[in-house]
Amino acid sequence: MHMNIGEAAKASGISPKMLRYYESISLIPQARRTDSGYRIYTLNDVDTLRFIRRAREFGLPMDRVKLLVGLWQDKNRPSREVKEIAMRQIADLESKISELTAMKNALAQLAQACHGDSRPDCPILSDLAGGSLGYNNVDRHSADML
Amino acid sequence: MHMNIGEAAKASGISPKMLRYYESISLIPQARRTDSGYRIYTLNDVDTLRFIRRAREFGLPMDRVKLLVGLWQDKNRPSREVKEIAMRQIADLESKISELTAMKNALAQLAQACHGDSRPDCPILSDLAGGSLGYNNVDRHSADML
DNA sequence: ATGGGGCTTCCCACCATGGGAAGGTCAAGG
DNA sequence: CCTTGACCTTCCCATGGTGGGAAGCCCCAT
Repeated sequence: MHMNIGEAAKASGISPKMLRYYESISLIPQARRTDSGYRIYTLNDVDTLRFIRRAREFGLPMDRVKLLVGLWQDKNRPSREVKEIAMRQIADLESKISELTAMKNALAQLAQACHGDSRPDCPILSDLAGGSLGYNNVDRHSADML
Repeated sequence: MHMNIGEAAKASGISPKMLRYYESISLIPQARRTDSGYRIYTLNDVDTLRFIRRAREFGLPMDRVKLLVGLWQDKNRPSREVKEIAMRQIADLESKISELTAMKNALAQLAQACHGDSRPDCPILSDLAGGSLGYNNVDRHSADML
């Protein structure tokens, strides 16, 4: 039931590099070693690593993952605490999504107004040159105005 | 009409640190210097810097910004080229948005199923422990199953 | 002329990840 | 028993943008 780092990596889906890194930042405890210094992992360790990998797939940053691992290993945790972390993560995701969506919409609007042919005039560049959407206070620029 | 780096920073909304960095990665040309080595910027430079700042606000990575600045300064560019960059950026934003939305939805579903009170059982942890959505092949784990 | 604020360069840190070098180890097969 | 190749170890470096800070120079106003 002892695996070296490569086997644990395959079994958990986390690269050996990352396993060492997780250890170095104390996300996981220091692995036991063989006499020759090789790290050894148990099936239990692999379970933890898989848990971590899945948590990362939800975009959770390391510190949140750490909290969750702690809660996971505490059989008496109140589910409230877990849910709180999840809700915070959802809120963060939503805020990031809003931000990206705003970028995308603004850009799409400009792109739509750009004919995209061989002519040089382009609302995208004009906008970037001219300031925030709605404000077109370009004065010193002679070119790039449509 | 000559400003030092601090004034240019205020006028463009880009920190002095970043101005030096942009210069070091050749996003902008090397600024002229006074005899004593101070960088000097013109109003034209500030226009370029503002262009860059606005482009960054669309989430454009440096290399794309660089391309755009080049096109912007070329009065004869075909708008097609600009639009292509914009479309690539839009596609990237969309793909990031999808990814985050998938995370958010999966997490929201789990959170919704979690009562979030003082009881310890929690579908969120069970899922993280148990594998991908739909697959609940937990065998070695006695706890965390609902 | 002195003080304070600005400028310069250089190094370090973040976060999570990958690449690679230099050197030790293990197992299989000759 | 020895070689070979695959694995392991640590250490350093890079990414992308950004900020912090130190050491030292410069400029202006008092």
